[in-house]
Amino acid sequence: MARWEPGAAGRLREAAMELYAERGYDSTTVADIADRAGVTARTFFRHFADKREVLFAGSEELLNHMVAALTAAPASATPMEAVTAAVVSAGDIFDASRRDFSRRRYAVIAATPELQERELIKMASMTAAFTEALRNRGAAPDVAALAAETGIAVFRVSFERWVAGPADVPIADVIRSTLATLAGLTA
Amino acid sequence: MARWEPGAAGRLREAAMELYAERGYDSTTVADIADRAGVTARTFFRHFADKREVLFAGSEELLNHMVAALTAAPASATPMEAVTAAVVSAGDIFDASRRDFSRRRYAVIAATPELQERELIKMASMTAAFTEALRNRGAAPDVAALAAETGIAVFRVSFERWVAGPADVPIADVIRSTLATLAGLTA
DNA sequence: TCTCGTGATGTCAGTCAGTGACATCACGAT
DNA sequence: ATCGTGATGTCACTGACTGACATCACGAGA
Repeated sequence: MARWEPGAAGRLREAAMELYAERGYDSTTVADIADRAGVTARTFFRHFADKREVLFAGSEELLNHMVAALTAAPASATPMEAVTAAVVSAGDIFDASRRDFSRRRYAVIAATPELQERELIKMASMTAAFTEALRNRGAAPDVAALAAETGIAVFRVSFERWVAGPADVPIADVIRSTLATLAGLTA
Repeated sequence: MARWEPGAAGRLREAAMELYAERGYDSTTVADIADRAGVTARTFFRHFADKREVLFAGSEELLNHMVAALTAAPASATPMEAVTAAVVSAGDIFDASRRDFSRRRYAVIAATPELQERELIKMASMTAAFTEALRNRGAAPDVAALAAETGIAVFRVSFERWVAGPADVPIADVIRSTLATLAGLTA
């Protein structure tokens, strides 16, 4: 028998989501989360930098995936087309099976200013990554920044619509719809 | 003789700025700040919600001022014109005499992720306030959100240019220049 | 099979942010 | 002269987070 069960990080993520949803972020201690996951609080901090980060562990994977899609766009694509490809590729990660988890996670964040702060800085780092990737493709600095900013805004709005809307609509469709609305606004 | 000198909040703000700049945010304790201001740590938390908020005490004043300018714009002004008036009015607050303080404050925030998070949520609340004010003027919801987002983006970029640029340029001029650049981009 | 290094964890002591309850005291009003 | 009030101090406490060190299952190699 193993001294400790494998997958501590995953269990901690699950436990944190459950407890944050059950009693709220403020009323949950790291010790509570660690107990439910069957480890000590010290182990929690070996896997996650702080009490907020446990809800954002997947964000780097999302960022890498989207930046890869942006980089993989054909050289002939305009900055906004490349950004569109990147944002639409989020659908590879946020598929139907993850929608319920995303809903619960979104509700917890929406209820907690501290978590909103962390969410905002993650979005900002995505914007920065998009900007850099676009500049590496040869886009003008100002254009790159503006396209990146717009792309992340579209992602954010689309994500909110996706978790609030019907269950059978893929997020990629929502994103394309949001982009169409944007095009109408600026026309 | 008074038991305590007046202006504790102001002294705490000053002390915090100095210490954050001298040794960095992480290496400064609330007790350090309170000591330099001649009060106890408990008093610090009576004036500011947490260790970050002491650097953002003026942000509500700025928000109120800009929203007032937005609301005061003539009814005939388009959403983007109203937002422009709001953002330009920031020049009433960030005049030449405050530029040096703004520079130091900006440098501290740029060096501290925790403070960047707080900055981002302040910007988000400004965006929300702009959006609401525009909708109250009768703007379509989507248009209001987009104009607000754009206005705050312009403010952010302009503020960075202002603190990095020559000392004798009013921020209102920088803002107008940024808006002109934006108009060129979308043309 | 024995030994040994390694990685993930536990244990413990400590610092510091933040809060609640209660005491203090200068000052202005009555 | 007294009293209420507001800003502060004091104290005890919870909880986030860290550093140092101990433990122990497991796999590689002798």
